[in-house]
Amino acid sequence: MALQREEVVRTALRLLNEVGIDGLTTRRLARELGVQSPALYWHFKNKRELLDLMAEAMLAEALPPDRRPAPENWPDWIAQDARAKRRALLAYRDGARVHAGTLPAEDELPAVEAQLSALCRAGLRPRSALRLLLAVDRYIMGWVTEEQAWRQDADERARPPFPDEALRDLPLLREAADVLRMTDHDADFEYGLRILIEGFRVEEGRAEGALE
Amino acid sequence: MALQREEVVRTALRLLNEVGIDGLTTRRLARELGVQSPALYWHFKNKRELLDLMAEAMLAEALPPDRRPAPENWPDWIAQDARAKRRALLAYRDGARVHAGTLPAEDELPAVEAQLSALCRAGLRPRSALRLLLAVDRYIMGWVTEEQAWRQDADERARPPFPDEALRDLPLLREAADVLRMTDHDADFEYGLRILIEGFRVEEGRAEGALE
DNA sequence: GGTGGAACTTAGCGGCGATAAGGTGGGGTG
DNA sequence: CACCCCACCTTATCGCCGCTAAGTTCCACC
Repeated sequence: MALQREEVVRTALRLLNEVGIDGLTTRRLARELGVQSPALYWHFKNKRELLDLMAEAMLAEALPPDRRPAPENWPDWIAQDARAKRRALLAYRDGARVHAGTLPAEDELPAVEAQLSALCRAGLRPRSALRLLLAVDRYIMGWVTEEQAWRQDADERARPPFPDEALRDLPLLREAADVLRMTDHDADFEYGLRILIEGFRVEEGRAEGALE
Repeated sequence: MALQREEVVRTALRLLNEVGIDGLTTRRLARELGVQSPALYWHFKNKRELLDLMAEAMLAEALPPDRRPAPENWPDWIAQDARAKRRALLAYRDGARVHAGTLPAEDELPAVEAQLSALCRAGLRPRSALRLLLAVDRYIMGWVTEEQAWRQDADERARPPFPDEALRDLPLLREAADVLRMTDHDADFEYGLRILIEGFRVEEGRAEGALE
């Protein structure tokens, strides 16, 4: 039985979790598939294409395929979407770095249009709405990139991130030590997400007020 | 005259702008310095250390060394700081990617403590204040990473990002086309920054209200 | 039964980060 | 003045990388 593109991508994702993006070489992947490394170039024109497909598969796995944006209660919906994206990136080691390398694809545009459409039905203007979506996306990317770098760092050396004695003369940081040390990733992510959306509501409300 | 660490870093940053982070190899850098590549390993224990120093130098160049956080008008101050960081990352090709690889350093903590101190004098609680600082930082990183990836992509192929015909059946995206195509990076960045800070004010105001 | 092409192998290219070991030149000391 | 030390560099090489060229296998189809 010959190799299938999809099987290669699946194996690559599994391997990614074991060795990280820097350890994910074509030779290693080929070995995992019981094949010689140039065989991969029959299925992919280069490594970049493989990584692109991996990123796509990552998101497709974690995002419900039908997720229909809802105009009513749009802030909740945006937040849920953001959480799902973060979960998708976190599901694989170095997920954010894999995703960051991909180029914007035109076939994602209809989904964005649908999101815009819901937001506009809720009374938002398309330019602001898109700006919000982009801001949230970049916040997610920045956040998860940091989160995964942190995790990997904590893994390979068994060092505590910022030891107590480093905070001796820094009382405020000591008080916020759990935030600094990211002991509760989820809550801290949620916080930034919330203020982004909340700020958008204020800004948008102001603009509406100015219009009338 | 022997090479100086500082001279190597300066040359590496200049070279970074010419060839990008993927083209910045030890051999290429050595050639630029009129030296053989293993000579670099006298000055740096490995390439990672060189990149760390480059990231540090990048920020040091663009950030005023004394920038004192001001409690009065803290939202403005945070925004200015964010703009300065973005400018620092944008000043060099792939600046965000260079910076993203660095680990959090303990010697940055006192500066953070000073920022927290100013924010707390303005009435904020240290944990929320740190959360805001982290959220803003990650927004910046995500933003500039995307911005530079976009720029590089636009450079190497001379392709227009999303051509008009791709937006034919997407009226809302067409209306927001300038945001989608990032024709005004600065304003779009500013927008996300503003709603982050604005949302934080709201959130923090709510918490204060709950306390009294 | 011969043919064509999908799917692979073997061999190898140029380039990478990094190490080992040896050279060299100038300043300080006997 | 001779010597040595050592900071700083060179040459040679290692093992790995992404990727290509060219040849092989094997099965479906005429």
